[in-house]
Amino acid sequence: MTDTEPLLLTLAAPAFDARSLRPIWKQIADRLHSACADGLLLGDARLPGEIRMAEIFGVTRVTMRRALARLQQEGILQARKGVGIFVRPMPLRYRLDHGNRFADGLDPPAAKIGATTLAMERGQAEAEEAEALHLSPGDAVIRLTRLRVVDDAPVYLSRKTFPADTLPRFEAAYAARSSVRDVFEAHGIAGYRRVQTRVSGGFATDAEAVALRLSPRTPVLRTVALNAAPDGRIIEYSLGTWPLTAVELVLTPYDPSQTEPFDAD
Amino acid sequence: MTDTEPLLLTLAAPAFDARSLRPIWKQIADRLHSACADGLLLGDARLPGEIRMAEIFGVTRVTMRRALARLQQEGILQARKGVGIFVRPMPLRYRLDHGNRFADGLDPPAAKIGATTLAMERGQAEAEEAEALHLSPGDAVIRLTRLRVVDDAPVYLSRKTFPADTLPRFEAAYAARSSVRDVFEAHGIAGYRRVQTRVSGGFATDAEAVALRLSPRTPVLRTVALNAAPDGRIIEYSLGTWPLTAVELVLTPYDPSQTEPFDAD
DNA sequence: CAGTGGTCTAGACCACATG
DNA sequence: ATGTGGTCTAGACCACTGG
Repeated sequence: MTDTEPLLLTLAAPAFDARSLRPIWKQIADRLHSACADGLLLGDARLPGEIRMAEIFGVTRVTMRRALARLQQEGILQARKGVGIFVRPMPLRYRLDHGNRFADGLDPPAAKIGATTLAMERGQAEAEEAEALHLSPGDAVIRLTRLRVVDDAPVYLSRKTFPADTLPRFEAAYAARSSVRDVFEAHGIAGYRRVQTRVSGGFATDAEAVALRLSPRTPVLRTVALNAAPDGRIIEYSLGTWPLTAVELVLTPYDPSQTEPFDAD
Repeated sequence: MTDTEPLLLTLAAPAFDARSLRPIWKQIADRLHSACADGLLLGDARLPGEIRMAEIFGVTRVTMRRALARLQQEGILQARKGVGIFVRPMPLRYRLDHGNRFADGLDPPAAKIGATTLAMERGQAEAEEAEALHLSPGDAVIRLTRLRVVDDAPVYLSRKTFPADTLPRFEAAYAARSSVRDVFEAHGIAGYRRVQTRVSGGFATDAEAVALRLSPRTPVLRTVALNAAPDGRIIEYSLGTWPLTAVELVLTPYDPSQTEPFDAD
């Protein structure tokens, strides 16, 4: 972990334009933003404390905080109370072909892709889940919460719901490789397809913020995906949350010739 | 324009929880948020000045501003320098079937839908436009900038690019009803279809903020749409910007049986 | 001109995480 | 115990908009 203070000193060196042209806090934010974009500040780097940074940039702590707040809102920095302020590892924006296997859809291809299973539980279908899966409220379902990490940056939090009676051996089939596709195949389902994708925007809940390492109420992208088995039965209802600028979702009309099964992401 | 001060006084009446439980500025923001959501504060209502509101809620102007800033970031309020703070008319989140005619895709159906043509010009294709339209950079194109307003709230800013040689009588055909679909039909193109939709998130540029009546750098949803004529030629490249929480885009795989032409939105 | 929102400062207290 | 980020105040000056 290299010391970021020397770099910040160089960033603060050029005098700021007279105030009222562009607010100082925006100018500070701009310089920090550029430094991150140019790779001068790498992911997970720790910045000096707010008071120190205020000194470096020659402003009050309040003003410094405004700049930092803006960068947190944009998902570039992330403050942790009692710990410090860190550069959030931000992959360039990946283009993701939604409806393909997660890894294959990434453009450019990422060096490291990881998936963490945060929770797996059986429960009863809520109203929305029931409607999406064509079940009755209260029917048995399996819920899976996972986090996708690309190049050290958490980029995708998903909560998937499956009909329990269709996939009785879910846990066992999933355990081996943490793959939803394996589960489907273990139950004789291959070649399932995306039936619908919905995209909306919102603000991260506390839980989402923690998982994605964002500040609370940071803007996010939300996806709702419905996957169906070849016979048309909906077998997966998936809610996804993405940091706003992490991805560009590409949605191409379904081409019957392309029946390649995909990983349920 | 009713006076909003009495309502705010009732909102401020209940004492705030001891600080450090939940920050006062968040509590204030919560109450204002609820008031808007519950319809107590209607669109375009003007709030009292910051100093007055600070009095009403019993806090400093700085604290009051934090609450207001949050609500602006979420697109609920909109401050205009030298004028005042206004409630942004926020339609409920509309579900929009992207790839249909704008009006038909809205769910629930809106009472009032309007479209304003902000700019129409001929120019030379930029690199991105050229690639999307299968042209060479510098080829003649027509650009159209429009704003969609639903129930008094601006919800969709679009910049569309068309190949000029394919649509020589663009201006004349568009003039009558401000309809892109008319233009296509006037050139013998009917039944065009959505080839690709891309969705990403970002922060409003100054121009976008003005058009959509948002504060600068408010989070937004961005769409890129490619429409093709029946023969497969790409005839429209469309960039769209939406307030983050204004819509939910629904993307269903292309169904060949549904060849209904749609309005190019 | 008066009123409005936008920016900035100086100083204080608190809650949290770490050693 | 220390240092960190989070919150709040009091007071000031500026720039924009409108009548």
